[in-house]
This record gives sequence, structure tokens and C-alpha cells, in this order.
Amino acid sequence: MNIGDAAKASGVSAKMIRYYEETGLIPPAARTAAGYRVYGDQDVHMLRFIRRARDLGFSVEGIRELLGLWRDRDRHSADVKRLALAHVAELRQKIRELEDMATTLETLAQHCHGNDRPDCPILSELEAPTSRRVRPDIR
Amino acid sequence: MNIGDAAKASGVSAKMIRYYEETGLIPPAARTAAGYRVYGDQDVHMLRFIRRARDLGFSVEGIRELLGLWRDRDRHSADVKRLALAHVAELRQKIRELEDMATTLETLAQHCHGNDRPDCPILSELEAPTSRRVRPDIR
DNA sequence: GCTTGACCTTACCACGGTTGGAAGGCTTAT
DNA sequence: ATAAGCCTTCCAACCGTGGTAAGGTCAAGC
Repeated sequence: MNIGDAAKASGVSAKMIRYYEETGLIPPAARTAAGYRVYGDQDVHMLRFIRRARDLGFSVEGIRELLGLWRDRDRHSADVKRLALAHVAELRQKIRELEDMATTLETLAQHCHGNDRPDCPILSELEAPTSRRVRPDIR
Repeated sequence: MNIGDAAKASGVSAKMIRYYEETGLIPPAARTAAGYRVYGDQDVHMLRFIRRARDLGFSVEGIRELLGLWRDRDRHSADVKRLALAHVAELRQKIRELEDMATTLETLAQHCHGNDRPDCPILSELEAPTSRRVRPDIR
């Protein structure tokens, strides 16, 4: 199987397969005499694994660890669980940050008239946070 | 005021101030005879504006538009509001994606024994996903 | 045979946003 | 005069992905 077929079968683009090989996330593929990379079902299996881990937001480094455990028949599921929950914590942290941004902005927008006048609490807040200006900016 | 002082006063690193100037987000600063950039209170004001917009997750492009409106005395607050709410929508979209990831992963982790045995539903799911349903039909 | 088109190869450039460093000039205080 | 601490420009890197160019290879059809 050439790289294009492996890409189609795994959902990982040929570009990224080469990148993953180059960065050592996956072992170098076998080659034909002409230098073409050759993949088997096992390789596609691994690529699909990687694809799904990325869909779950794991970084390439995280996937490296997951792959290590995946290949380790003597792994402890506790290690996998720990990795997963650590990632969940990161996700939740990120979510909190985005949520804070969104609610802040939404609150500001609620107080913005949204008409053809220039005064707007969103810009005021960006100008000087926490201490909302009492008068509009007259320059 | 030199760039270092402007950086301290605004919370935007000197590095980024130069970058913003280079990319045209902010106008070129005045220079001393020796080529040092010189900043005034007005400039620091603008840099703080940028800093806060970034804290709210606006992209540099978004900030460019915000700055335009900020400087436009004849702006319509409706335009600001529209910009802000569009950004809120993006944030919420991103939050939904991360939330889906976290929920999926958390559910899988709940079913993982987390002991010294190798079998683990997290790895199983990554190998061959059983269900694409990521969260109960809340929406 | 020979051409065509689809594939493969490596090697670059780009993005966004930020950080780091190197090499050299300027300012200020000692 | 010299040291320190600024400043300047330029160049590289990060992540993950996409693109593009120049060339090699394979299988088909004529």
C-alpha cells in the first residue's frame, strides 16, 4: 500500500504521515526499490489511532506517550487513565479561559446599544478595564 | 519613553510592539536621532487596548478592525457589537469542540479500571471507535 | 516502443503569535 | 574609559497543517 492509500484508509493526510515519520512519532516506513513508502494494515491501524487521538485534542507529545502505552502489552491501565485525565484537566482549563472571555464579551455587548451612535461599553472596557469610564471619551 | 518603558507600562512585550509595528497593526513609532523608538501616553494607551483585546481572545486581524472603530469618532456602536458577538460565537464554537473532547475522554476514563492490568477502554476506543456520540442530546 | 496522467519523492515557504538569541550601536553612571 | 543596560535589526524556532516546485516511477493505452 502506498502512502496515498494509507492516507485515505487512515484519515491522516500523506503530508502528515511523512511529518510524523520525520519527527519520530511513527517508525520509518518500509520502502520499495524506487523509494516509495509501503504501508500494511498494521500501519494504517496505528495511523487511525493517531488520528483519533488528535480528534480528542491530544498533542503530538501526548500521542507519543499514548502510542508507547498502546504498544506495551505490560502497560498498566492506570497510566493510560492518568494521561487521559490530565488531558481532560487541560481541556477544562482551556474551556474555562474561553468561557471567561465569552461571558465578559457577551456582558459588554449586552450593554452596547448597537446603534449608529459611537459610544460603546465594549471599546470603553478595552480602553480602561474594571474602572468603567464615567463620561464618554470626548477628545 | 523608550520601548522598554512602553512595554512595561502597557503589558505588551517590546518584541511584540516591534512586531505589531512591522505588520502594520500600529503606526510606526517616532524615532530619536539614534534610531530608538519613542512612545507617548497615547501610544501606551493604544498598546493597552491591544493587550486587552488579546486577553479577550481577539485575533490580530480582529484587533485591527477594533482599532479602526476605536479611532473612528463617527463609528456606529452597532459595528463594534457585531464584531464582538461574532467573536463570542467563535469562542462558543471552540468551547463546544473542547467540551465534546473532554466529555468523551472523561466518559472513557470512567470506564477504565485504572489498575495494573493492561486492558483499557480508552485505548480500545482509540483503536476502533464504537460510537461517535459524544454527549447526550443536550442541545 | 512511447506518451500520458496519476502517483510518489525531497525540499522548501507560509500561516499565527510569540519567544529567543546574536551582533552591534547608544546612553548613562561610575 | 568602561561596564551595565538599554536599544537596533535580523534570523530561527515552536505546532500542525497546507501548499508548491522539481523531479522520479508506475500502469495504462496507442
